[in-house]
Amino acid sequence: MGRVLPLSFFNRSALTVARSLLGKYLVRRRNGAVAAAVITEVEAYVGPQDKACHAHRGRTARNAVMFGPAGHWYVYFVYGMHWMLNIVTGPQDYPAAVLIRGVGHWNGPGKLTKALGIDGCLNGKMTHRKSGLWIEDPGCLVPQNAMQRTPRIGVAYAEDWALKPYRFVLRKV
DNA sequence: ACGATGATGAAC
DNA sequence: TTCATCATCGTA
Repeated sequence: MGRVLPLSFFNRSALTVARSLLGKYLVRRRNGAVAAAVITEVEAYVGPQDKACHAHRGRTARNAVMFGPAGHWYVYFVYGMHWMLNIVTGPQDYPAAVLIRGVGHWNGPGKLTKALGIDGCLNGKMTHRKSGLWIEDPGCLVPQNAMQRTPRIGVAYAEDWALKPYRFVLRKV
């Protein structure tokens, strides 16, 4: 297996972290079994000024984790049935995160959390082996031409922020 | 195109 | 305490 990404990896801008996460391995351990899948699709939610970011209207009980240190999981429930998996980025007190939308052959943020057994229990936990969910660097490079940027999905309400190209997709080269 | 399904946040 | 909304998905 690869190197476990340290917290410093996440203490950068959400856009930089998002880009850098493509091609890394999301690793899940539960009941002693370990599963790993390549991260293929992510979105950056860049801060309080971002109208699509949950922190845009300030701190609440739900988004509190985004205001904490980088490298912690922000997991929330939406549409009455799906868990969304995010990783907090940037400095303490600056609310930003990256949504992990696709890994391996599971495309869609709700499907991947269901497949890997991820729910609110992981909210606020750190990304390291002990939490049962972490990210590893396999060491191979992702060619630039395999990365695609598009607007984010499902944020049409965000006005001028809806069209910003903050979604990164890894496509087969 | 639409309904499932329930937490969230803002208004009252 | 209501009520519209929601970083989605399966079925049609």
